[in-house]
Amino acid sequence: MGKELSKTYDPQGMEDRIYKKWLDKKYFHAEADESKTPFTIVIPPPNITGQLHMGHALDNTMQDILIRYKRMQGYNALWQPGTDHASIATEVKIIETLKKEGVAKEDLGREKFLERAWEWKKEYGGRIVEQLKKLGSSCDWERERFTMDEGCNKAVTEVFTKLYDKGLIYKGSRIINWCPVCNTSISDAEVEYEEQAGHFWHIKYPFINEDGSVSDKDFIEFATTRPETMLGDTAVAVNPEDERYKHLIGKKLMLPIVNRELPIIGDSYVDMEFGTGVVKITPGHDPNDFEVGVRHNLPIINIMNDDATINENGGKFCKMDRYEARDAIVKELDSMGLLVGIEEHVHNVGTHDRCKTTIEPMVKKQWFVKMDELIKPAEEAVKKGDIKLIPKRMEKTYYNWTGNIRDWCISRQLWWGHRIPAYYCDDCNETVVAKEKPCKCPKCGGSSLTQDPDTLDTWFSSALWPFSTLGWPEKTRDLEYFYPTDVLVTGYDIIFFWVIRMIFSGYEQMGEKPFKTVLFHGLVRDSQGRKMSKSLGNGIDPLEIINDYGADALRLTLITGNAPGNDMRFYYERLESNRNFANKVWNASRFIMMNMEGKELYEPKAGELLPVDKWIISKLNNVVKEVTENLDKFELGIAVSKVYDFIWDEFCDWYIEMVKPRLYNTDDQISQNAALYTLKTVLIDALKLLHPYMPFITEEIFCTLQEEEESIMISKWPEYREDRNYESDERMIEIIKEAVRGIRNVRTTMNVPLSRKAKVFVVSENKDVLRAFEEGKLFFSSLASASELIVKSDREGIGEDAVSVVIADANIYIPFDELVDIKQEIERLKKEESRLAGELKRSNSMLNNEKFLSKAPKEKILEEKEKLSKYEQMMTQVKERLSQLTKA
RNA sequence: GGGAUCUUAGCUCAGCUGGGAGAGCAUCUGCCUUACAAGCAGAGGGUCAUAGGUUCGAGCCCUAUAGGUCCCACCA
Repeated sequence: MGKELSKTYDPQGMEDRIYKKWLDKKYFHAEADESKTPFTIVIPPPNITGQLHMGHALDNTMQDILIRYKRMQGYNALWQPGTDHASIATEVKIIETLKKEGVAKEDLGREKFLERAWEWKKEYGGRIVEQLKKLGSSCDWERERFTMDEGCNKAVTEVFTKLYDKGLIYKGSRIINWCPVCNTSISDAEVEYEEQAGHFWHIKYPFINEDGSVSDKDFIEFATTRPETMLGDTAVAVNPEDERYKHLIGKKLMLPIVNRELPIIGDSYVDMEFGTGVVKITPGHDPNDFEVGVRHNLPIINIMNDDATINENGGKFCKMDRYEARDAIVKELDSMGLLVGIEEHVHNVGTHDRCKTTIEPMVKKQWFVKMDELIKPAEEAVKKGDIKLIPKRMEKTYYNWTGNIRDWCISRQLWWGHRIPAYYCDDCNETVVAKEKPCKCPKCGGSSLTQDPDTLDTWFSSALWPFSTLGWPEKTRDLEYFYPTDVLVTGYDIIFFWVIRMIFSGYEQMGEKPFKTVLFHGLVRDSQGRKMSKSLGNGIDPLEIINDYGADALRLTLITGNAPGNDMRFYYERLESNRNFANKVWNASRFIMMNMEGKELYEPKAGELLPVDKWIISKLNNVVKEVTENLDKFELGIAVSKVYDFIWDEFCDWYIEMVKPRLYNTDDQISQNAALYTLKTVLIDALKLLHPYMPFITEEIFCTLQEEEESIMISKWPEYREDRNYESDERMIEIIKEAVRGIRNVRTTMNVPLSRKAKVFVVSENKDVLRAFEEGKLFFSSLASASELIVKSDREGIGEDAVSVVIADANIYIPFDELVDIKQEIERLKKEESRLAGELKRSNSMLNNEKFLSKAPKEKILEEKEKLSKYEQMMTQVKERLSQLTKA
C-alpha cells in the first residue's frame, strides 16, 4: 500500500485532476457497438450566451447520475453534448456590444454582423462547456455539437423543405406577436402574460343616419383598454342573441377622428355579460378581432410601424409612439364629447419573455408550421405510454398544449440563426423552397432570385436535436444504434418550447419517438423561495459553490430532499451537511486504509466471518437491491439517501465501532482479517453505489484503496446476491444494538460518565440470544462502557439495586454500586411501564377486533401477534422489576 | 374561466402501490473515546390545514372549505 489519502478532505485540486484523468482515458466516449446495449441521453443544449446556473447544475447532475449508473451496469452509455445558438439571445448580446462601439446592426450589414456573431461564439460559446466539466459531467465531448454546425444546418434545411413539400409549412398573412424592441415576430409560447394596472376607457361612436349624416344624439357605447387601436377599427360587434342590440346589426357608425364608416356586425364572440356588450373590432391589432375579421370579411388596417409608432394610416398621430398616441386620442375624444368615462382596470398584458416589452399583435406575412396533423402522433405517444413522463402529472400539462395547439410561427426577423431556405424570383415573384439556391426561376426562367431574409425560431433546430446530433439526415450507424434515446432530463418550464416539439419532430422525421422517458425537474430557488434572477441579484453561482465545497457536495445537495418535479430551495446548511458527509466518507476510508497498512488480506474461509460481519454484508446487500430499484424508477433522491444512511449510520457508527477491538487485537489474525476484509469489500460496494452522485471523492478513494484498479467509473455496479442474505445474524445484531442503546440511554439519564465502567449482566432464557451476547461481548466495553459482560440464564447473584434495561428478548442489569437512586429508577421503570401499556392497549384492541381479524391480510395479523407477545414479555419483566424495587 | 400542486417538528422538506410519523438544520445535555468537533452519545419537539366520507385500518384514497404557489386561456 503505497498511496494514502491526505489527512483532510479537500475537494479543491482533486476534482480537476480526476476529471482530466477521465478525459485522458476516454471513459466518456461511446462508439456504436452491437454487442452491447446502448443507453443514450442527449443534453438539453445550453445557450452559448449562457453561464452555468443552478438550473443547469441540477439538470446535468441528474443526467450524469443516470449515465454513470448505466455505464457501470455495463450499458454502452452515451451522453451526447452540445450547445444552442440561441438566436435571439445571442443577437441581442451582439447588438449590445455593437452599441458600445456606437454601431447599429444595420450599419454593419448582415454579413459583417454574422462574422461578429461567429467570433463571439468562438470566444464565449465554450465557456459553459468548461463549466459543465467542473460539475463532473461525463459527456462524450468528442461528439460535441452545435445547433448551427454543418450537420444541424443540413437537418434544418431537410426538415424545412420536406415539411414545405408536404404542405405542412406555409407562408401566410396572419396575426402574430410582434416585439417592437427586438424587432421580430415571436411564437405564442414566447409571450408571457403579466397582470398590469390599466384603464378602461368608455367611449361612444355616433350612428350614421339614413340620409348619410352623422347623428349628434344617437351613439353606441363600449369600453377599451387600448383606445389608440381605434385608428384601425373596421367594425363594431354585438352578440346576435343580444336583445338590446340585435336590431342594430347592419347599421352604420362613424369612426371619429378618422371618419371611417363602420358596420355593426353580429358575432357570438361578444360576451353579453361583459361591459356594455359592445366591442370595437380592430382586426389588425388584436388576435380575437382578427378572427372576427376573417369571419366577416373585414378590412385589415395596420396602423403601426415595426417600432410601435403610429404609421401613416394614423393620420395626424403618425410617428407618435403607441402610448403617446393613446393619450392624444383620449384627449381628442374627450374634447369631442365622445369620452364617457375612465375606469381603473387590472388586465393581463402580453410581454416578450426575453425583454419584457409589451408585445404588439400585428398582421404580417410569416412562415408557419401547420400543427393539427403533426401533433396527433405526439399526443398518442404519451396516451399509449410509448413515452413516459415523470412525474405523471406532467401529462396533463402536455395534453393541455396538444389539445389547444395553434400553428407555430417559425420565422424571425433576425440574422443570427438558420436562414429560411425560400427564394423569391425577382422577376415574377415566384416562391421556391429548396435545399440549395436555384439557378433560375422554375416558373419564368428568370435568373435572379433572392433568399428570404428571415431566420428560423431557435427551437426549430432544437426540435431536431435528438436525431440531428446522431447524424440525421444521413443514415448513420450511430443513428441506427443510439436512436431512440432513452431519457430526456429537463425542466418543466420548457415542456412547450422543446419537449413537445422534439416529440412531434421525432415521429415525423424518424417515424419513431425521440426518447422513451422524460424526467422533469423543478426550479432551484433561493432560500426564501424566490426565483434566482439577475435583476434580484439573488443568484447563487454553482462555480463558487464548487470552489468552496466541492462538486460532490453540490451534486448531492441538488439531488436530495425534494420530490421529483418539485421546485427546491437552495440552503447553505444543506450544502454544508453534505460536505460533512463527504468528509465522513473520506475519514472512514482513511481509517480502514490505516488499518490495512502492511497486511495481506485474504477472502475469509467458511466460518471465519463473525455474525457482525455477516450483518453488515447482509445490510449492504439489501441497500444494493433497493438502490438499484429506486434508480430504475428514476427515484434519484430516495436512492442516494439510502446510501447516505447506510454509510453513516450502519457502517460508520455501528460496524466500524463494533469491529475496532478486533482490529487492535493482534492475537487473533483470523478475526482481524475477517473484519478488515469485510470493511474493505463493504466500503468498495458502498463507494460504487455513491459514485454516480459523488464521482470525484469516490474515485479518489477507490483508486487509493486498490492501486490495481483503474477507475471506479468503469467498475461493475454491485448486484443483489441471495447468498449474502444473513437474516438470523441480522436479527441477533439488532438485539445487541438495542441493548447497547438501552445501556447508553440509562447511563445518560443517570448521569454516569463514560469513565465510570460498570459490569453488565444479561439475563435471557433464549439460547440464541445468550449466544449472540456471548459472541458480542467485545462490543460492550467500547460501545457501552462495560467493564465486563456476564451472560446468564437467571438473575441469581445480581444485586437488587442494579439498574435494569428491558429489551424484547433479554433483561439487562447494571449494578452501579453506590450511585443508584432507587426512586429515580422506579420513576424510569414506571415511564417504561406506561409506554408499554399504551402499546399493549393498541395491539390488543386490534387483535380483539373481529373485523380486523377477518379482513386484514394474514401477514399483518401475524405481525401484530408477534408484537403483542413481545410487549407482553417486556411488560412482565418491567412489572417484576418494579415489585422487587418497591419491596426493597 | 380551466388545470396542476402544496399545506407534516422551530425552519426547509422526505414519506413509493393505505398497516405503528422521518431526515437535515436549529434547540437542550454530556463527551477533545488514538478515522472524523466538518465529530460521537443521548434528549425534547408533530390532533400530518379544516370538516365530512370510504375502509377492519387514512399523512396517503374520495368530497367540500380555507390559504399559498404555478401553468394555460385572455373578457374587448
